[in-house]
Amino acid sequence: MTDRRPYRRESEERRRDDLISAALQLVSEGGPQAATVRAIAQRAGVTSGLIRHYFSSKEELTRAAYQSLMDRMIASSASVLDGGPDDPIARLAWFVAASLSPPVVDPVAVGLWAGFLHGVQRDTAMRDVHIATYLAFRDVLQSLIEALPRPVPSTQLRSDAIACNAVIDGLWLEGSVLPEAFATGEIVNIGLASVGAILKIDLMAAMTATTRATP
Amino acid sequence: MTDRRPYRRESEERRRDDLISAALQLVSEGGPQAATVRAIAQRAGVTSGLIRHYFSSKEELTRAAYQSLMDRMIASSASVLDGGPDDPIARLAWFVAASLSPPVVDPVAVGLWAGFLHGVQRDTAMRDVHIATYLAFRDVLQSLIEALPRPVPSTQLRSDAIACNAVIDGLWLEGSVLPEAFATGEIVNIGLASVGAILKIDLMAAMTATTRATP
DNA sequence: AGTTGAATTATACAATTGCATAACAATAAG
DNA sequence: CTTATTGTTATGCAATTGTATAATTCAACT
Repeated sequence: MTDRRPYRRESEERRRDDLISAALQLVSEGGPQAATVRAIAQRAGVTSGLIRHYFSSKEELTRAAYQSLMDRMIASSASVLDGGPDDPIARLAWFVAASLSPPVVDPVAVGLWAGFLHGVQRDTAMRDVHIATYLAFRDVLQSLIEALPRPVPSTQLRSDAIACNAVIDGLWLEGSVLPEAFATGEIVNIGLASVGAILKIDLMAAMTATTRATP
Repeated sequence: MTDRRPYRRESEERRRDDLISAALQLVSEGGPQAATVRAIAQRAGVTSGLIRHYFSSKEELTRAAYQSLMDRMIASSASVLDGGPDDPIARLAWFVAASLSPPVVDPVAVGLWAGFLHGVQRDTAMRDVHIATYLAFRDVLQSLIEALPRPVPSTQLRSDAIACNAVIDGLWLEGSVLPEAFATGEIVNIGLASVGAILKIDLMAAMTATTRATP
């Protein structure tokens, strides 16, 4: 009878975060089907009943987990620029290189992203989060492009941003899913060359100059 | 007692195809978790026991379904070029445009692709299929690039193919997941412009000329 | 026609699922 | 030191899961 597991009371924020992190871990490891209520609870170090105390349903926990994941991705993408150079060209090169290197390029991340895609296509709330995240990324890129001293008139700012974003996305995807298919630094170099070609700017030179300056 | 459902015997090929198609339909509609043994059987018009008669496990059916999906995608991509123009530049433009238009760009297709990604990362057989498919796509692109009359030496054939493939993949992804975020033809135009910029060739001109020639 | 092989259905089963509810115990307030 | 609040565990339940096995009935072959 009296053999219940001892426990500590934690703040709502802490518990929600733990449950969300556990859910994300499980989705990344075993896909959406691995993130069962019981597995999430066990991973978070609680019993399954507690989930219903913080989330009205598993679906809501899933939504919260996706929201949290997207928040982290946006934050990590924005933080990349904090330590970066000031020169507009070098700054863009820096951003592209960081977006195509670990920890952004990561099998776990792409697994998570894929694991939530069906929810994104089906659930309105998740779809809104996805749209907002996509636009946030693209806006960062567009700002960087806008700041460039361009040899050509920047009448197609939107198109350029979409194009560069697509290159980065495609390379991110392929580099994350098939890391062994590319040599070290190959993805970054191709990204710099491609974005540079699209924008008609030499990003490679800017990048090597910057990395040489800040080792 | 004697109230069993009447049935017809079918060829092994037919039954396997039906089961695979049913599984793909369900994954596209509701994600991997929707493709249960019973749902697949019902969709294929048989009872669930039959699945084990044609596949040793659900995992094997999943593998077969993924294999089939990739085969179809490769075939549909290759068939695009059949009716295309002969001029190398126009031919590449044609291929890019087709790869960024329906039915290649399709929410269902990207949902399916994502639904299998975890299997690809975990199951060796599925991973091999994925690698082969990725390389097949890239090789088609590389052949098209190789045939171009290039203003610059094509010393970086591999890099160019990876880059162009990434642009197409990224645009395919974004256009499929967020169709409403782009104007009609916008994705195609950006794809043509980007691939053209990377390869330093005017694909837009080639495309408009071709479409004008073959309406 | 009758017989046989196997494709197909039907049923069963243990394990797992999300969710609901009740019992408890940790912690803050009195 | 009590008391009350509620965070947390424990237990239960109906539905669903993949798989195994037995029971049938279709269809080909003589």
